[in-house]
Amino acid sequence: MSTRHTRASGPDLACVARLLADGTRAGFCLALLDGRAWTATELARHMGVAASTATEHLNALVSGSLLVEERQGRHRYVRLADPHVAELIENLAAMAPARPTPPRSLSAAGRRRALAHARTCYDHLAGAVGVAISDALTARGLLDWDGGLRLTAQGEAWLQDLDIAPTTGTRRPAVRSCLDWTERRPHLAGAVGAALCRHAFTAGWITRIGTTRAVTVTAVGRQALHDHLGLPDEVLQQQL
Amino acid sequence: MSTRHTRASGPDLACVARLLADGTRAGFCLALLDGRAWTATELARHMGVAASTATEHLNALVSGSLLVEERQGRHRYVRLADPHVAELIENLAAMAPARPTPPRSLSAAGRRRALAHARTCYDHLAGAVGVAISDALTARGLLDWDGGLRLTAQGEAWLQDLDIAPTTGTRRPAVRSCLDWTERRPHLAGAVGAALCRHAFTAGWITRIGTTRAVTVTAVGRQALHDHLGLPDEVLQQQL
DNA sequence: GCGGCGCTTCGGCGCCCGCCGAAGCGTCCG
DNA sequence: CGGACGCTTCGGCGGGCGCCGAAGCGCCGC
Repeated sequence: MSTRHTRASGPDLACVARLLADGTRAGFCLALLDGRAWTATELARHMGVAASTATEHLNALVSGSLLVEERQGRHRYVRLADPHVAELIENLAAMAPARPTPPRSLSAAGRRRALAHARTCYDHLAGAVGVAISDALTARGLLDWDGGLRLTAQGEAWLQDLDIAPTTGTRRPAVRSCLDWTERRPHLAGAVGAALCRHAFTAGWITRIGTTRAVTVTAVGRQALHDHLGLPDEVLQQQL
Repeated sequence: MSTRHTRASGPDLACVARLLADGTRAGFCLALLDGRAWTATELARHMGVAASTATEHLNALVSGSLLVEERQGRHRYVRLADPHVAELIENLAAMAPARPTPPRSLSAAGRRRALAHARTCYDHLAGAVGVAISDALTARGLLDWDGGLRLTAQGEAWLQDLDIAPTTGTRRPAVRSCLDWTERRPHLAGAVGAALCRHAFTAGWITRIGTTRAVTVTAVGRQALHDHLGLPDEVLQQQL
């Protein structure tokens, strides 16, 4: 095979990048950014390719250990291997140009608007609502962006008040900045971002729209976010 | 052309990933991780391809805004567009499998050993020495890894004592973890990592070996790193 | 046990893209 | 001013890879 250009050795960047260099595989990964496990056929339908094609792509992604799989009966479930992979994909997405052609159909446009409003980004919140929450946290002195993102002492106290305990013990950063591809602005990710999102689900602040990544802020959520962060209803309700 | 699979829209991940999905282009980026500007022919020779091929690759990388170029007379200098790109490449490299075939020739092996010992990684220090410094900083309570990397109050004081002032005002994280592809262990990057590396150069602690990314720790440097961090000579001198 | 369904394997097709060498252009230097 | 040098453009070649449909396999439910 190609023993050609191995002049300069080092990590084999290309073989990882190649996995994401195909539109269909990239679409799979973007879909899996919702943090859930999808079946092979779901992904195939999602991207409009044959089942056999999807199988080949999934084989590649799994053997490249970007995805992990779990077999259940006649189903093959896959999900992102770990938060590092999600982070990598987010970074790549942030660097990518916004796609020139906005969706054509009316339903696609509505779906996109819902996503732009509020959605999960792997395990934290993104979209207009995600950014608004990050901004509010910053304005109230709970987050500090100067010289790198940092959770302030008040921020830690605020989390404790709400009984939100980020998973610790791992090397995962407590707070991390994630660039939003709709808002083009950074918002809160990392262990704290994930814990906050988890809390929002369990406390009924937000609910998923169907089985998509899009979420809506419930009445309870609007009240809570107003009380705890002073967020007005306008930014929490999707404009129709 | 291919209006085929645009079923699910979003950021065009694939077009960025494709830039890094080629061995030669990836090699260029890895070389440029030294943070310096290279000419087109230097890169071509480095990867063993024709000048015309290098031109085409550089056009792609520049128009994809991973690289920026600067024309000087008959030379075309390119470098990584910004620290975000460097970070992306580092993340990708950390995820990539170590290349199965270690370099064959004797000189290549020596070069690799020098790199494994101490080198620059874009703008901070990596290799055994880089990891040792990070470990020493941690052991002395200047860095805290629990629940995400953080510079402690003692850490800030330590920097001030040494007159090291990280560039601030930018959104760049002060401290960031970077996974080393030789040591397979995280070490210090980010604005503080860069400032520390800059200081090491200007204070004469380290010098470049020729024009490569590899560096050696000088006698002055060994003394300073022993005084300030308690690092023993053994880890600072390359074993021959 | 039989049909349906999800997934996989395999051939084959076609396009994309990375490579080169030859020729040409602009810059620098003697 | 002429030659060397760095870079670019272009045509052409070859291999890799993403796609499909047909056939096959295994699990499930009736």
